[in-house]
Amino acid sequence: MVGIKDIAQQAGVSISTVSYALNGSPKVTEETRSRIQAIAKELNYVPNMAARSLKRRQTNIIGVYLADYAGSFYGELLDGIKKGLELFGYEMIVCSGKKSHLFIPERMIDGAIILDWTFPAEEILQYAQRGHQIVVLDRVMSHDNIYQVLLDNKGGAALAIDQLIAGQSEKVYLLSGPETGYDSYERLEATTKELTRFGIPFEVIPGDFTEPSGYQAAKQLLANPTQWPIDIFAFNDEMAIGVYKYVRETAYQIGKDIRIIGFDNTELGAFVQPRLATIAYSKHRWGMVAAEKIIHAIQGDPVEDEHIYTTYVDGESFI
Amino acid sequence: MVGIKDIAQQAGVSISTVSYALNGSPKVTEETRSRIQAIAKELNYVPNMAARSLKRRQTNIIGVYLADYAGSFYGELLDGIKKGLELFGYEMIVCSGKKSHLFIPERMIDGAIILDWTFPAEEILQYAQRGHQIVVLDRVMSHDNIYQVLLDNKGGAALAIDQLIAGQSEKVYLLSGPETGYDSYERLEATTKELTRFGIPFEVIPGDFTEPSGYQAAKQLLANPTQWPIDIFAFNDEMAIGVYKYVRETAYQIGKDIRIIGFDNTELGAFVQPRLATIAYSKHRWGMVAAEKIIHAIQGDPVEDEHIYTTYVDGESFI
DNA sequence: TTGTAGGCGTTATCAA
DNA sequence: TTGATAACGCCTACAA
Repeated sequence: MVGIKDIAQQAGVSISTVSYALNGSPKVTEETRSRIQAIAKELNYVPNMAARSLKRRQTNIIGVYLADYAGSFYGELLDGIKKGLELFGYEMIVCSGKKSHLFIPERMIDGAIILDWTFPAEEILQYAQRGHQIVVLDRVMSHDNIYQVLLDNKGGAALAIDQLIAGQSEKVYLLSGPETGYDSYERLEATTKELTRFGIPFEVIPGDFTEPSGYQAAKQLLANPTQWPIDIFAFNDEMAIGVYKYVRETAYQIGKDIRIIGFDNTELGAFVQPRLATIAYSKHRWGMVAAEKIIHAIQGDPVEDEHIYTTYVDGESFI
Repeated sequence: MVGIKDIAQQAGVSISTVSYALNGSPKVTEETRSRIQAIAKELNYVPNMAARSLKRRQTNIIGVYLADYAGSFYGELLDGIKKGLELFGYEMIVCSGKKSHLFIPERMIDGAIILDWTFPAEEILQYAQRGHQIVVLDRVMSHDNIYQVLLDNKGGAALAIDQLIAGQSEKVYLLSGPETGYDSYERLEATTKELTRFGIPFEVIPGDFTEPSGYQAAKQLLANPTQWPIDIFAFNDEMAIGVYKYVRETAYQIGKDIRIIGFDNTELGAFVQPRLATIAYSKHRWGMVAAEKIIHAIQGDPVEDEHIYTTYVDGESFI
């Protein structure tokens, strides 16, 4: 392995001069710098990351934690984060699973962005307590080293309710997500509040954000229907797709017998027929903002929590 | 930051004793070991990764390189890799983008698994030349430090052709992928060979593995159709979905006027109606095998290239 | 069984 | 402008 020592030897200078030259310090002649850089290139020198970060006490890498790697959902988000980090000269690595959490205290990464309901809050808190900077995208936590970039779930829920009202809905079935989840909780709260305000009856059907739970919910709803159309607000697109799947097995029609609005604006929702009406937001922007926050946090700049706003996307699944 | 030094002080022993105790060396009493471990836990000690890997000259991390993070395609594959690596006590990080390539020569990772047509072959070769171990999933390369785990594209193509023959196809339109890609190339080669052998006429329509290119191809094909049904073998599901999209805008029907077989067995293909007939393979197994290969390569064990076999998945899009 | 000390490859502080 | 040298935190002969 070729190190600065080898370059120094080759160039007939000391290792410190090499280090200065390679790191753009103004303490060396322009001439020796270029000479040294030439030699470095010739020898295919690449600095050893372990040695460098041991000394510098930082890696310039941000870790993004996800519950799993599935779903087209993450694509845009990760893209946004990566783009955002690039602006600050940081690299991104994507991790999943309990063991990779150690990257944080091990100082393998300079900061973490978390969108992983699997990641225990206490553990996050513990790392924050040790002085590590963390941005969470899926929960609210109060700590000096933790910041949040959250979806405006309440706004999104209100948009959906607006549509239901405009559609003269007489009763709304709420296909909810996991009880413990922040997003699901907020959507449920805002929805019930809004529906109550407008005096529209509703019923909550517990789901868990997965397609099968949507399927089951539809099965249950269509077992003994009372009135038509059946209006559903699914708290995410995936469950809405589950509803589609079940309805397909019957003679009923989405958009006519069953009207449904989703949340997330996933690719699949845009593809199915009739197109799924849903609540959208920019996943790309979400990632960019998260990246910006974590870097500012690391650099000690003032950071404020931020929200990602939502819009309504029309679809023939409703009206 | 708490290091072994602090533990040593607290325990009243030397740092080497601490190191031995923590690393399970048989050179310390069982009693001192447990005492030291207790203190380490109490102080929330976590080893500094940079220091450790500087000394050990390895990180126990494998990097997986992807062209992008999009698509449900990667989910299962990454899951397989992660599971596979876990068996050997290795961690996985997922990377994308030119700058992250540096992780390899920087020795930030012990090995790389590459499924990224964006990653230049010469660069891979260069890293292999420096002694880094690499497993490629999307090309053939000949080097002592490079191994490949590839899809059995030829087998898959043959399976599709079998179906076309059984379906009495009189002419087959081949919706091909990017010319430079290994997978696309092999599928094309095997397909043309097989079709020629059976004397079935065919025509190649150049695509690029993206949905829009499938859409365009369908548009072109349906502009002045000559005979029915039109039989298509799309070299991946994504393009097949593009065909679906266009056909939807017409009065024609998939499975009747247009018969089509895809490749990859993606989630979307399983969802569309009529279900897309396609060539499947275990992405999970692909990942597991890749993980196994890279670890064996690192450990200096003998490694043989391997293939991932394919099966035919029935769908109403064909017959 | 435990302690001492040198080294992993870089960076950064002082002298020269 | 350059060079010697001490860290950074951990591991590991070798010595005690």
